[in-house]
Amino acid sequence: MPPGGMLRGINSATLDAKGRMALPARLRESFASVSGGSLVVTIDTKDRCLLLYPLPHWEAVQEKLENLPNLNPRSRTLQRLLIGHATDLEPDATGRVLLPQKLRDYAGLDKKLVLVGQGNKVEIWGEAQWEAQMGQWLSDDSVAQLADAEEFTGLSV
Amino acid sequence: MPPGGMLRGINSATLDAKGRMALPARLRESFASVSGGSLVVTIDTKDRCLLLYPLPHWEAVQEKLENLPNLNPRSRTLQRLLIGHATDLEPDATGRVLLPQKLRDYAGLDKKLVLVGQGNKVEIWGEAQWEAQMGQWLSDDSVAQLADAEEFTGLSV
DNA sequence: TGAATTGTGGGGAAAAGTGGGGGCTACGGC
DNA sequence: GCCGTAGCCCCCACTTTTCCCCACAATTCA
Repeated sequence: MPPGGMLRGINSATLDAKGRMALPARLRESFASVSGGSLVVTIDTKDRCLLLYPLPHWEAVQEKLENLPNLNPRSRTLQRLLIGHATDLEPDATGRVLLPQKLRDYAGLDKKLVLVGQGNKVEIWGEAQWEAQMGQWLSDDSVAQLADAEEFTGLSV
Repeated sequence: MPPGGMLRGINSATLDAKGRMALPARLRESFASVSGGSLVVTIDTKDRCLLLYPLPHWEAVQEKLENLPNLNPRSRTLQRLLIGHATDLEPDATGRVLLPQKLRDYAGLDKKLVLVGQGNKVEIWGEAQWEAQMGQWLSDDSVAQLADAEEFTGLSV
């Protein structure tokens, strides 16, 4: 229950045979404090994972997307992918949500999932994909590049 | 049932032997909340897919089209294509609409369809065409360009 | 260790989707 | 003008899926 509905931390979860995911109780509390439980899930266009937003946060994102220049074909693609896949979810009485088949397929999800808090949203990864990414991010080369990156000058952790 | 009649999300549907499409229940609810169920279908001029509007949203689009400069031949072409193909639809008692043969041919629709919510309208794609497009949009080049575009506009999802 | 909360599985009622028959209408031919 | 034909549309009945809820298992916390 971080204040301001700020989502962080990493959680495990599982998909059952029907494609339902039980939200870890901590996350459920965070969501409840923002949106009363209404959620929106969509795809991430850069990585093969899903993005889970509390409804108000999603609406802010969608508004930004709709204000992109409509002439630009890349904007349209982005709108198609993000808005086109955005699905409203309501947790059931036990706090589970049904992830749509098409989205599960996109992210290659099977039984074991990893949920990663990212500020206004939670990323949903298949465990295998997550570990593969972690391995890559932590490889020496990538870390060195991060340290050098200009964007982070002045950034101190 | 996204608020404000905002259409989003991806759905599967099928065409039966008579060319009828059963609207997924969720979409039907969204439509009902905007237009009482009256719909207009027309073609998309950029992609081989159809566009399905709740009547009030279509009327707004048509008004914009009619206000284009009539001297400009490109405007007239656009008007002919969009307004010319626009067909009013009323779902039957079980929530099905008959898609006109010409429009089905234009979009190359056969049995399996994909419906993609896009704000004020829903795009209707043949499953094969949709998957081909998805593959292209998600190919390495396109994704890299998207990433650039996002940075350029300061968009953060 | 026990009690409460969280997570998992599954059955069943209700809703949604699908196929198809039959009647009405519109149109064309005789 | 009358009849035949074809297409559309309305409705009924069957099948499939969805989702809601209950009961048990596992985990956590005191």
